Amino acid sequence: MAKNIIISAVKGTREFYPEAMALRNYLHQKVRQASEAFGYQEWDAPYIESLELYAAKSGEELVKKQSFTFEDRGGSQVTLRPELTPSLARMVAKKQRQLAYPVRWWSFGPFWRYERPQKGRSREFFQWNIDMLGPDSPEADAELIAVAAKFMRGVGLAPNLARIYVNNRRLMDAKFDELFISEDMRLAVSNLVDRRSKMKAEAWAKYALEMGLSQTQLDGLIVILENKELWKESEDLVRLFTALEALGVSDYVEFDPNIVRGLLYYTGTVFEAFDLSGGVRRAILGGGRYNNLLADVGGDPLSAVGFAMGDVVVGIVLDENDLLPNFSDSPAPVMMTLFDDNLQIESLKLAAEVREAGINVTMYPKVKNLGKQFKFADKIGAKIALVLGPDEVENAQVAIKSLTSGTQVLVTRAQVPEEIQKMLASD
RNA sequence: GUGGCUGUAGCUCAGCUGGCAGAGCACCUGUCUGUGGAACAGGAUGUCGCGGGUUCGAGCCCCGUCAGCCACCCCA
Repeated sequence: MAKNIIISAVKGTREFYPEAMALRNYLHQKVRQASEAFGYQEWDAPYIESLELYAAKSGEELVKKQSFTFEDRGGSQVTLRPELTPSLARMVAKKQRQLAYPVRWWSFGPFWRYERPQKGRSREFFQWNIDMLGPDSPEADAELIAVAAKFMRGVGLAPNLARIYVNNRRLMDAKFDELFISEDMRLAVSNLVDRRSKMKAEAWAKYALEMGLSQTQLDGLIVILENKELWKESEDLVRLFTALEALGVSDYVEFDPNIVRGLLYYTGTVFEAFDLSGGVRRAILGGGRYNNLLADVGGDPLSAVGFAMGDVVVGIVLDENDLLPNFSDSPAPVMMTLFDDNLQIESLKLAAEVREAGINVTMYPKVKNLGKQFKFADKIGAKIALVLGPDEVENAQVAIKSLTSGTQVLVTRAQVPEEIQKMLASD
């Protein structure tokens, strides 16, 4: 028993026990596969940035209230990165004339936000970011959505389980203009739209009127938000859906005028993926087109489209849909038992031989009755146990026991690796 | 940052209007010293999140604090 006081982990941080670490690596691998399938290159930025970097465009909430900011020993205000896009903008701006366009980059790494932790949200999280810089076309937007769909398919999230909802900011702005919703009201109205799914219809309507919309404007807004055919009025969206069809992912994508996204910097296409089973109300991933960011950080104007996905929500969604592989198994499918002290050296040698053949082997550390050793092997998720006892030695054999079927075979030492492979394959 | 719920054995939790801290699972030992997942018998386990207060007496009541969860806010 731990009589000493365990100093607790910093609130909202993540402790990756092996199983959680395996999930993290699994996500990283699936993210890599989806990204590389479309030719994107992996990159990364500093984990600590100066606070100023985020002041330009990240939104006041994120910078002032949700960043881990502190003063370093030299007196500078630094922050643990809360998002990647500003770093991307800077790094691209610095080499803007040297890069080959389109730039296709992806990244998977840690981020920090000083928020109140709850389900699906921690203060430390891993995020997949993927962006294309250069082209400004619906087809480029479609490619990013196709990457997202590729990932979803890759982890087993079929279209009946999760969906990507798409909208276009310019379309919405045009519609807002038709309702005579003024420029300075747009952000508030966007927020209003964003909240619609979370509130009851009456409360939402009341809220809308309170913030200054007229009844006519509200009625018009509802008509817009209910109109699933509205995309046909946008040439960009028509081209987008045509491209998505060609890319073979249209079963994942739906138009939804309610998707607007909170971030300021989106200028065109916006999209968010949601779990349809509804266990988590949070978006699995979200992104869109942001054509002004580079100019905003001091580079030459450059179009961009991209999205981000946090590891926490997708982990929950995959878990709830029973889509996660078993991460608890030992990396070694084989455990070498230890029969008695006299056979210690010979057992080590046998284990080494099997490893030499390319099979991972873990070793039981001390002599104990075989029942206990099998029980341990089973518990760590090994599939096979090797037994080298006096009888086996006498006959120059090794007993190979399958822990899944319980069957056991006796083979010569030279045959051991081959027999193990056979047993693992039939499993 | 605002409001609410929770914190008891390794895990899940029970514990009445304050009166000796419990169950199930897991674990350990044995039946079974060359064969695990079953059964049976036995066994160990707690600063009752932490600090203070009220009381003869606090797991229970009060205050503070930390952590987790939920709804806001915001967003991955």
